[in-house]
Amino acid sequence: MDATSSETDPPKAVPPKRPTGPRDPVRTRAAILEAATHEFRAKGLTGARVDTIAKRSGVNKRMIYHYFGGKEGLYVAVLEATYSAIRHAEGDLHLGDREPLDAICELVRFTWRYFIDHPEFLSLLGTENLHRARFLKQSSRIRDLHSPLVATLSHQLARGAEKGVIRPGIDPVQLYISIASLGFFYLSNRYTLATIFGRSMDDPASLEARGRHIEDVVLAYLRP
Amino acid sequence: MDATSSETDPPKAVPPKRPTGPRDPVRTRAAILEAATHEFRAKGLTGARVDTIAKRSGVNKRMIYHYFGGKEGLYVAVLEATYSAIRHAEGDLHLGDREPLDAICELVRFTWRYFIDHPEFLSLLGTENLHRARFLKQSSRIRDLHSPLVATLSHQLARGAEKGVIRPGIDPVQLYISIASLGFFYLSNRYTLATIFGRSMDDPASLEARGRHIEDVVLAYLRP
Amino acid sequence: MDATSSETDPPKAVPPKRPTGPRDPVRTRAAILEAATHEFRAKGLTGARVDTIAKRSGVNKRMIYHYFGGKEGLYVAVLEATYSAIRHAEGDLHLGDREPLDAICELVRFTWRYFIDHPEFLSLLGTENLHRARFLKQSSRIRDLHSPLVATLSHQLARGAEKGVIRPGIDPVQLYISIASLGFFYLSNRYTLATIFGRSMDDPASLEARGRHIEDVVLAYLRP
Amino acid sequence: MDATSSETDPPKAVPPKRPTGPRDPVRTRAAILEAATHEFRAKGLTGARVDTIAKRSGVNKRMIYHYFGGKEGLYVAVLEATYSAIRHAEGDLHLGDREPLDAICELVRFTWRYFIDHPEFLSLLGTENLHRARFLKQSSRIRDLHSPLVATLSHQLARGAEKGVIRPGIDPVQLYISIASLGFFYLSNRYTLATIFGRSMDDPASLEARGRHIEDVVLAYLRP
DNA sequence: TATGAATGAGGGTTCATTCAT
DNA sequence: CATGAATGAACCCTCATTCAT
Repeated sequence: MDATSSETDPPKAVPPKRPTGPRDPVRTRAAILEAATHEFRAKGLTGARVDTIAKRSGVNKRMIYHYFGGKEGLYVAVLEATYSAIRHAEGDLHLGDREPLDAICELVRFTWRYFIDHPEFLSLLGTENLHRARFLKQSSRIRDLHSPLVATLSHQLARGAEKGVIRPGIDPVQLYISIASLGFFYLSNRYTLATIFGRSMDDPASLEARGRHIEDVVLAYLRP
Repeated sequence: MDATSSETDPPKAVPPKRPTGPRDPVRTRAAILEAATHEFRAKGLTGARVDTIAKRSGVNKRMIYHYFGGKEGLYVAVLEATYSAIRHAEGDLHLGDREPLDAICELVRFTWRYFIDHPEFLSLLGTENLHRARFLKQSSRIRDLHSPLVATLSHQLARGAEKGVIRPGIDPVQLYISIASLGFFYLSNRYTLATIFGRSMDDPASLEARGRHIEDVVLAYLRP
Repeated sequence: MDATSSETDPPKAVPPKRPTGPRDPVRTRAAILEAATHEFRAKGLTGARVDTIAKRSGVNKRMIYHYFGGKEGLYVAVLEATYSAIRHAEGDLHLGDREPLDAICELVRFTWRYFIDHPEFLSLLGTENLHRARFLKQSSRIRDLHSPLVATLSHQLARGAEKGVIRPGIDPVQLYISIASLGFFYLSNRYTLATIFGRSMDDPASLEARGRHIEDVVLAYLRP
Repeated sequence: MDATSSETDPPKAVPPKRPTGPRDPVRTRAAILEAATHEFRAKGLTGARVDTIAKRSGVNKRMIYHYFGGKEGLYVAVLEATYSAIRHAEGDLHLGDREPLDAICELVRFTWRYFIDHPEFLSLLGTENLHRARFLKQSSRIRDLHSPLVATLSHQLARGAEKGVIRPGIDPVQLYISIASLGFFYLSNRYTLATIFGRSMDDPASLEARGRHIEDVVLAYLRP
């Protein structure tokens, strides 16, 4: 999935028959999840259609109720999988093992790159916030997923301050929110921004420029 | 309207009869627009119900079609009114008449305050971006609304650089997007953020802290 | 009005403002009647829209209720005017003053020509028969309008039989119905006929050929 | 179904529950089609109500969309079935195996009888022509359905001319249209005809008389 | 006489979900 | 486990008509 692909339905022409044989629970579940992610991302919770998800995943509509209980259950599952994915990818960076400034820089670059590569993450968060996180709150595992991130950031900020390379007193949560903000808003609002400013936000050069700008802003802020 | 009010429908118990006498086109139109803003903000385009808008505005459902042509026409009208409102409030700041650093600081504070006070702006932009600005593109007056902002920022950045109080080479559009980002993302995603970080984002102290943080970040970036 | 003009609405672009000054009851009534004839002809009773009639006639919708009481009253008025028109045109032929065979031939040619030139007559009769003449029965003047026609035909058939130029015993009503049939069915069903036979029924050559055929059939039948 | 039954809805009191068990797609489809034929015949396309069709057929309204896509799709299906029925009944006459004059006489009698027995055929054609065959044109199989009729007529006219029992040079399509005309117009317009001529067209004696008249007209025309 | 706002009933259609096989 | 028919509640929208000016 990439940031510039068209998301409208009719031209999509997804293969309606998946090559899995019958009675393969794991693949059925995965196929539904994949199709649902796409649909919820493109239309939101209310706009998404159970029929469309069934058709796209090539499974019978009844299976959605079998595996996920219903549209909302499926939506929650998509949400969990989406958050889980980014946090695991983040974990793979092993930010705790690097030098403080380097670690934060890496997090900035990773975050920006991840947002570009996973537009469903942006859309789903937007949708979930429209609903005031009503569904995310139902998920028990979500909060645990985020403590390592805060812990690592906190640790590196403290070490950086000690070493004199980072200004002291920075709140790790504020910092993370700002790192996310600078990329998230640009990408998730790129359609209205392009319209009001009359300038493409999607082409590689613009994305590259924005990436550099974000690094500049964060580094300026960290500077002691 | 404020950022913390409950938005669910049933408990809302809005006065079903508006106090306007009949045959008042101006008030009818305004009442529809107000109710629609609320409904689109709370539910998005797909989730919004025409019936609910009619009920809340106290007018006959048919009038929505009379004045706005339909649900989408009404949505476009809401979008235009919403953008128009922020740009006019911005214009009232007369940023061009101030000192460069002061002007930008004022813009930062204004933007943050405006986002807090107008949650419908955040939601509607999220909704519109879910639809890839399909409706905003239909509005002809939108782009003209934004050129003064860019012009003013550009002018003040140049003056600031000349005077040696602002680092040279800053792109005004990138800067504005960053200013908006730091507040927009925090507020529009406050529900998921509160959930994943297990910390309120909505109380006055948190809002105050975030406001100061944003100023810090922007000022650090502007510093030569 | 002619047999081949397109009748769909959107491209029609009728002048929405008629050049009459205000307060001209006669013209207002006539404008409504003209627009209604067009609309009922093109859409039938159920398909016709009061709004469309008002717009096309350039008068306020309320006037339709003022002058005709409502949609059905207007429809009855259109029906009466339509029948009245053909019978008056028929009367102008003065068929009673001609030789028997000549009179009947003239009636055949007139009927065919009138049907071609007045497609609204065909459509309105079709619509009225769908409703089992429910509205025509409300009109008191309709029946009197038709006795002269039957009387004249009867008279000429008798004279022709006496003179030996027309076979005796022909029922004038059966004959008239047949004369009307041969043209009416061809023209009112020309769209389905063209489709099932894969051959145009509307071009001048086809109309000419059908006219000759009808004359042949009637004359063969009259032959003693 | 016969020509004289009342078609208005309220007194009809159709059994609202059909005796078919659930889960019988074939019967469900057929029940919808039967109810739709009745409704479109009585009210035309615009006047027909999807709710009424659902109620009469005893199936859930949703099924109409499941099987036919919508009101128009259902109408097209009704149209196809109606045309298909008359052409198949016609085919069963095996007109090609008879003597020329006899074959044509049989066609005349069959057509008249079929029109009397299938008033829905008349009404649906009227409705379809009001819409200028817009829907019939969508049907691919319609034209093929009619070539055998023209071929047979053509063949018999040629043979009759050879044998000297039919006048040469008769166009088979014109002849067929005339045969249909003489019965179709009488029956489909019987309500207005009865009103303007003040004479019943529906009683058995009148139908019998009209049948004989039609034969007379056609035979007179065929006579060499 | 003329106008355009206002109305309530009902139009076709779509939806998430469940049932029978 | 899997299927497609079946359901009833809404949803957006349209209509003929009336009201207030």
